Amino acid sequence: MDAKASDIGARLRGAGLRPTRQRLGLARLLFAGPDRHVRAEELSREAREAGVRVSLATVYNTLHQFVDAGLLRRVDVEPGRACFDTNLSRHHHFYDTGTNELIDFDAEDVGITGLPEAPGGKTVERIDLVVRIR
Amino acid sequence: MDAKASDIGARLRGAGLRPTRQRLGLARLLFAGPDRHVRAEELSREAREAGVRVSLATVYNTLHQFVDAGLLRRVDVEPGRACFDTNLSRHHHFYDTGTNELIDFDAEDVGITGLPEAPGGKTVERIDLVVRIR
DNA sequence: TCCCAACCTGGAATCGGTCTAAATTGTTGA
DNA sequence: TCAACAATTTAGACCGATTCCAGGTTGGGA
Repeated sequence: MDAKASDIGARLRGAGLRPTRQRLGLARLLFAGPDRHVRAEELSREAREAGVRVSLATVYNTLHQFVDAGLLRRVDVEPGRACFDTNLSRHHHFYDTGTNELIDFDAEDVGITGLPEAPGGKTVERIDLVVRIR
Repeated sequence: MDAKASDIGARLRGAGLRPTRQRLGLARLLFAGPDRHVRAEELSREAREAGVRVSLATVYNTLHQFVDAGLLRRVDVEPGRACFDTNLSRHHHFYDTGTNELIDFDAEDVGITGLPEAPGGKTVERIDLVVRIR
């Protein structure tokens, strides 16, 4: 835990982000424990409950900075709100359209064939597979 | 065109939707011409320019009704806003993260293997593949 | 320690979208 | 054809999520 915390400090520094009280507190909530999906409002509430004083604006800023720094991945499946995923490994998602729940699954075993070339000479950044379940 | 218009009237009726002036006008904008992606605000502007008097609320209502009626498909890749796709065939999307442009590609040639079972005994509704390009 | 750029903050503003209550309009049955 | 009524439309208020802003705070280098 302590090792992990100082690790985060180092990762923040490496990304050009000062390891401030707020960022460290949010990072602890995000990365201590198993991988998770979280939205801004939810993280804000958790921080409040954990005694980490941080404004909602900062929660949003921090989440975006973490995405830019490669510490988080943003998932867009739900209309009108963003979800952040601490799982950085190659994976895809089940999306339960009834409960709005997101469930990861490993991309290693998944094979995709027959994709056309990216149009306009663009390069492929990422392939997202969303399996909508009910 | 006229044949297509009356066709739309019939399809609306079949879906339990009265073929009102507004719905017919919007349907004409959506379905006359090649397949397209459109957002509500954009369609609202087009309607205004085409002389179809229709409120923004009705544009939203109509788009949702068309989705429910199977005349349109909703695509969620862009954070915070919904996009509607007139292409009803099995297809996937390129998503240009630079321009926010969506480009369809046929799903027929695409093979996906190694997907895990849907968790919790749920059934798969649809599989969406989004190839992010840059 | 001093200093300043980076950071954080509350609150206002924005944005895409939905809701509501009243006015309008297809459609049906006489 | 027309009355009548349910479906539809509408303007504008409202909403939740997110961003913006101007001013106060703070981490960390000199």
